[in-house]
Amino acid sequence: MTFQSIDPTEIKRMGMVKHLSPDQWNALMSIVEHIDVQPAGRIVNRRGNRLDHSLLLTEGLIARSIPRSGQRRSTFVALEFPGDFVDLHAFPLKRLDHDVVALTDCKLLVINHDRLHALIDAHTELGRMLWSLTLVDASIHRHWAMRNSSMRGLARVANFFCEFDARQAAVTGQHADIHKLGITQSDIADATGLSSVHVNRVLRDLREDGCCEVRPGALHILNRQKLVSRGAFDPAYLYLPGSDAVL
Amino acid sequence: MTFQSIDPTEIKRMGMVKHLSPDQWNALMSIVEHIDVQPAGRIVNRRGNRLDHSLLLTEGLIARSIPRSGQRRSTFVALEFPGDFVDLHAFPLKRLDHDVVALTDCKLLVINHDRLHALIDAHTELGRMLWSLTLVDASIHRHWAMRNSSMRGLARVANFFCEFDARQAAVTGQHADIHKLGITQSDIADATGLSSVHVNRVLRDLREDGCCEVRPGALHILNRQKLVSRGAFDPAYLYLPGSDAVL
DNA sequence: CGGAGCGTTGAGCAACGTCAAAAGACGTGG
DNA sequence: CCACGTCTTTTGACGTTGCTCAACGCTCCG
Repeated sequence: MTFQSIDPTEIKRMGMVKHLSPDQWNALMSIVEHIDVQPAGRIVNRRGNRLDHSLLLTEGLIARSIPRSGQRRSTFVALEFPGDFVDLHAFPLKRLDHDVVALTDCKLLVINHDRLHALIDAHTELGRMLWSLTLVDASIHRHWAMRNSSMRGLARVANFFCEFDARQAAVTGQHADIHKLGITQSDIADATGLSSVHVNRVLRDLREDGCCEVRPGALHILNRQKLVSRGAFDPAYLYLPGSDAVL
Repeated sequence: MTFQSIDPTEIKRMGMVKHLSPDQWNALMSIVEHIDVQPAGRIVNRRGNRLDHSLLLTEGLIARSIPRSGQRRSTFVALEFPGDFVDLHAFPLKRLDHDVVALTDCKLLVINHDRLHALIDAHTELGRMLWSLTLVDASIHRHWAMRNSSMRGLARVANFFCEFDARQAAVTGQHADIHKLGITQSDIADATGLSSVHVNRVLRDLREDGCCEVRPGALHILNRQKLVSRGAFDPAYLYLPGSDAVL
């Protein structure tokens, strides 16, 4: 763990936490203790450990990961982007059932549970909003279950990229046709429940179809409309700030 | 909707709500307005609808269901047993992203959101416990995503039956080798992401393997240890009351 | 008696996994 | 700068899993 001094007023509200009002955000920042820096590949929290703090991601990409019994690989059940709480579930639950893994180098705000407890008692609406944020996670889990249960390889990967695109846009505030993609084809395989070999073939099909192109380190969206169509993507489940989501 | 008079002191704490203390339970029962009876097959709540109440299941079986785009079938992302809140997520979120479907005839306690809001303001610990209950749902969603992404047909169905068995045991308070199973093979297909034809073949394999037997209307567990082994089942993700779950 | 829904089975095919080999990318140490 | 090891990507070949279509029997219920 690396500790750094932090000026909370410098941290920007982005992504999912834009659901919080500026006042709620400032209140939350007031109890942040320090910034935690984690390198790519590090397991930030291991399943079953008792946690006395939660982490708010400000830079980088994180996966929630469940190890497959008897196999080397694991299955991803969600990706976390800047502006997401990566393990707020551990605040009420105390223990997590899954691992939290840094896919790229990450910066995280550390929020102590006792201080959060006191803060919520004083700001009941903030508490309800944090509850909502964890339920958006649940909605995303449902979507992942649906996607990996009922969509074929090509649609599955296309839908996954659409989610990536939409969430990234929510972080930066604008759509981009090129995303820095700090994940490997093997990561995509873990997220979609396909083998990495099959992911590679699906990526070729998507490229030849003119939807998108994955080069080492970046995802190029060639035709967003086509990609959305191939992946039958509807972003309602993301409850994105600024959409007609009602939180 | 059918309305019935209700004596809250008659309703037993069972299943997941056993996480609530008797005092919390009584407080919750004090704001129940009436009992809602729903027939098998009825869509109790449709996705996107704005809800001003949540439902606590006391009898029957309910599925959370996401329609597949462009297909007749849908995908189940969780089953709800007696003692579960079926749509408490709608309390903070206001709108659900999925349908809630009665698989069998059901009885449900109707809890108004405004009254719940007031109750939680007076009992902050109850609020936190309800938050926890929704996060157990999230944990179950994660498990379903993992199961349907990374397990093969036979293991998938076996694991599903293990969950059914464990949750049913949590409701009745004892393990049973025969479960009334008010669901069809097509329902099992929707829950596991397989085709109903393939489910039928997997059930034959499980029967010939001596694990379990599905007859119309009932699941017979022939060898629980074998079933758990075939499904690589570990119930930790259920955070069952009475286990070492820490809520 | 007839229809509707469910369970069962077979045949053929498409999707996907596994194994293996080789080439490219990248960092490290010499 | 090059040599080396490691990780990733790519491709082929082959086997398996699981889907689709189709037909038929069963049960329940009108």
